[in-house]
Amino acid sequence: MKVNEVAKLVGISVRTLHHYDEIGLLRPSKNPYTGYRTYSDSDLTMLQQILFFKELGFSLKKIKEIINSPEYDQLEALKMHRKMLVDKREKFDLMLQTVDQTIEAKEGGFEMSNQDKFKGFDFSENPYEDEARERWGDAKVDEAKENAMGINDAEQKRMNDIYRKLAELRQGDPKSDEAQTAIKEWYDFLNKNFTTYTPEMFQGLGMMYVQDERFQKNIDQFGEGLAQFMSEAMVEFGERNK
Amino acid sequence: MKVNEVAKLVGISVRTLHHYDEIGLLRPSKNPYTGYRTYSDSDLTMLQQILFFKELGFSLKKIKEIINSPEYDQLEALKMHRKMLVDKREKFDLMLQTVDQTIEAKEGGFEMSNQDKFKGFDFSENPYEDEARERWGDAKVDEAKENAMGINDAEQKRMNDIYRKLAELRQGDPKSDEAQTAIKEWYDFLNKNFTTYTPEMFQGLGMMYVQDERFQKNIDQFGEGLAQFMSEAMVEFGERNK
DNA sequence: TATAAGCTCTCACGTTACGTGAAAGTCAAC
DNA sequence: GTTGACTTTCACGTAACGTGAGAGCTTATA
Repeated sequence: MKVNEVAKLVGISVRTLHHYDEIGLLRPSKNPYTGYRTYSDSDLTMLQQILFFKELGFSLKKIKEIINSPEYDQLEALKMHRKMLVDKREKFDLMLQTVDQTIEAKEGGFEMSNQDKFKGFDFSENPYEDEARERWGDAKVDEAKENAMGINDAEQKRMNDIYRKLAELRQGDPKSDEAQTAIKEWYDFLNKNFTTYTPEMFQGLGMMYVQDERFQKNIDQFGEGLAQFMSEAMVEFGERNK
Repeated sequence: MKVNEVAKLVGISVRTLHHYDEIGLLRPSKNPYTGYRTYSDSDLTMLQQILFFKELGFSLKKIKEIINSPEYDQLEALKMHRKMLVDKREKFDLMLQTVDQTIEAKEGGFEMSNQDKFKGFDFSENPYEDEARERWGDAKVDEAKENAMGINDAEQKRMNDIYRKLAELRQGDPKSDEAQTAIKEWYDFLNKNFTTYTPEMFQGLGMMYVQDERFQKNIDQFGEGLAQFMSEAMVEFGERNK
């Protein structure tokens, strides 16, 4: 297939296909005399995969790393895509609820809390990248580990996003599966960026969150009562993972 | 609220808020002595609206135009957001079907057509921009109207997207509501970019699509039988709109 | 066989939406 | 008064293309 035919079939521009060729993401065969590109069926299958990852927020650089990984398996990737699309659809459902609540508030002439205004909004770092990395492993981590509390902005943002997610759950049960899943992200984050935390240490840290007022104050910025909630969730997490 | 507090509440960066201030999209009040920004509750409501539009693919420039329009109404915008979120969720559903079909094809060891591989993929120009423009009107059109067939790339892309959407429907009934809705986009496109088409002229054009082999060949690039399908849809559209 | 329209190529500048780091000022707790 | 955290502006960098130019290739037509 010629470049214009592919562009029309898929609904992307010729420039996009050229760009993907330039960066080595999708390399069609070329007529050596004229330089014209020809896309095979397997090129198109690969393009489908690329566009799935792109739709899920991966950068082209990441996509290239993933699909060039020796462990990369298309079937497994498709299954992961499926899961991620379901997740994204749920995220839209949550956004829909926020829109509905905002409409109700406006029509009813009352105010929403600022926190509720942004429920379901999620501009965090692509949450699927960690999962993709686990599957098609990255020998090196993208962000160099830094000294305690000297983490860079990207890590700071990741941290903030974990806090925000926990803040959204804090009205619920800290022992719920949802809360335990979210607090595990915090556990993983700490292990990745700082020292190795045992479940016991994690419990201890959790207790400090409510005992030390500075910790409590910092964390409660993300939502009143979040420190208490996290503390209980971390204690429970420790119990379950000893 | 301070800039860092807003950033954490919403899950965006301080740099993003600075950028929005710089471009005049979201202008919080400022302490005249220190230059510090303070975000009010209505600033946060506006930020919510901005992020809704952004989630739906609008550029910051467009968002600025929309929210600064004298006719802009937040309640109406929220209702439109709701509709668009539902549309996007349906698009995810279609993508899910494509993923499922791709998985099935791989596990069953058979091939999907190239066309089916990209069903549900939609990288068209933001389809909601026209709707937003209709509501909060743009005195000038972004793309200058050009002479027949001398349209620019953006219009060419819009045209291609309409064709692709119709191609996806061409196995069905050209008289179905879905088909009629899609062919109306084509009708609107022609009226916007070329001359004023009456429903009768539109029917005549449709007939030409199958009578003139060059037309048929061009259109069928997007899918075999598309010219015939469009022709029938256009005739029906004309009948309904005389 | 020449011509013309459409398509292809590469090149290179432009755009958008921030990220990132530096340098300097402000704030609030100790 | 000091210090750490936060704020400001500035400016260069990045990613992912869009866009137009100039030149070559392809295919249909006269």
